[in-house]
Amino acid sequence: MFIKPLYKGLFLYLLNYLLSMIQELKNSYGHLFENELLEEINQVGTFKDIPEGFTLIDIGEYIKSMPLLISGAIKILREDNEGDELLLYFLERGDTCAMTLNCCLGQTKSEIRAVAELDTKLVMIPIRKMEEWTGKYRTWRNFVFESYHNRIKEMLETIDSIAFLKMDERLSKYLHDKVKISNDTIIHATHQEIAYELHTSRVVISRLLKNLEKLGKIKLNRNNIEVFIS
Amino acid sequence: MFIKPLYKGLFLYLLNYLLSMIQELKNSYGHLFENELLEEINQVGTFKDIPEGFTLIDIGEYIKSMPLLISGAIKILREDNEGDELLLYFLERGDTCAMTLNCCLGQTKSEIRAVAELDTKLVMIPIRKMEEWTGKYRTWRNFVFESYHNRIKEMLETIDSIAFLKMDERLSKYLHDKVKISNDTIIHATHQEIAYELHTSRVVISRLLKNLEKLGKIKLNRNNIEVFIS
DNA sequence: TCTCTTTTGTAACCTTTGTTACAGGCCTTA
DNA sequence: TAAGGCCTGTAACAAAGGTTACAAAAGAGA
Repeated sequence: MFIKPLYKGLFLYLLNYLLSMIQELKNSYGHLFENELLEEINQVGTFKDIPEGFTLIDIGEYIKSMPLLISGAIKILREDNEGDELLLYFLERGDTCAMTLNCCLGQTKSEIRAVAELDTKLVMIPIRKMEEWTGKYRTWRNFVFESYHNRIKEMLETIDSIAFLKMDERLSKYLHDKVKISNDTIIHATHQEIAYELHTSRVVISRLLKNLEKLGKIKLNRNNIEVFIS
Repeated sequence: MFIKPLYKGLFLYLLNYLLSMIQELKNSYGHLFENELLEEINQVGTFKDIPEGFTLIDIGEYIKSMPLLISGAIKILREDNEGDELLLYFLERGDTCAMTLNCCLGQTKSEIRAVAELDTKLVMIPIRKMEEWTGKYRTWRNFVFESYHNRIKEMLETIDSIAFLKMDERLSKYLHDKVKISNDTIIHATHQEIAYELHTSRVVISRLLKNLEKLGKIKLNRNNIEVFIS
């Protein structure tokens, strides 16, 4: 007698929880996939909440599942021999990790590190499903190709930045990208952290940031930078 | 009476020509594709001989067919705002152009330039077949994924070079790659041409080459460089 | 052979980026 | 509120790479 309402409550809570999952899936991927595929993703996928700063994939790791981003952002980093980093690009809602696709198919180790840039929601798909869906769903195939396409475009942009831009231009672009991805004109990062991601030294970044401030483009504070949008 | 042997000769020549095509296909792609697919490629593909230096694809062009390399090598280049170039990587036998895949699917313009590094043989595949085969042949799908995989790996290597290496190291790597791709320890190129591909100036390249010569790693001549393999 | 063009060598100088060193400010925590 | 750790600012210097200028050597063509 007492217990029934409790069960009912739990049941409804659970139902609501599951419904919200499929709903979030539909919001992010509904325009790409048919309902059948969305249902399958909902069935076999594991929904995860990743806190900012968490390392999802590290260099040298084998990968057993593939993430589909629902919200938040993930940064993809490359490492040199000395262990210093370089930011390659960001992943956002509707993106997946092309490197993971690689690793899944090739059974090779990860060449990159993936770190949550913001608090992030995603679905992890077991790789065996990937194979299956590639044969079964045309929309999935297109999604995978489209992902490769986008990632290659981003890598080209990265190459452009490194090869063609000077450090002050790269820094401006970096700040701009950070604002866009976080949807916040205040960037919460130290000069040291920025230096790491651009693969240079803290002193260089401090110097260039001070220039940008003198030009009235940003305002420097401790642990954060206010960017005046243009 | 006179004419018969002529026809016979022509017929045999043509037969031999066609047989050699499928034979070349099998040599390069026989381990990847089933006979049925090889036959289809042979049917719908156009075999081409490309002379060294020929521009296959230029930036901004729309692409209507996809090349499968049989022999030779193609270099893939990126361009900056001033029209200066940067070498991204080489394609060899068994490779295809991932950028082309992109463009075909996305119907977007080419982001890169493709130039024959050596005299090159290839088969051009119409893009509509690509779509069809992706659904039909598992081996084709795997080949396409594998191609993306390889291209992304090469782009990561390119990024490593640009971001992590100094110009003298990049130059050494460049010379090494050239020797490997052409299978010839004598590189036929001027300092100016090398400077273009590394996106720097002729004076810098001359300076660094002279250093390498002093270190006994190469021998400089007019229009060519002899590399002492290590 | 003479001239013109292309290619290479080199010096001198400038800009950009990287390095080292140190001081001062802010925050946390005992 | 004192101590210690991070974060930022800045100077001074070093190294790498880019620019300009010019000369000499090699080949091409008349």
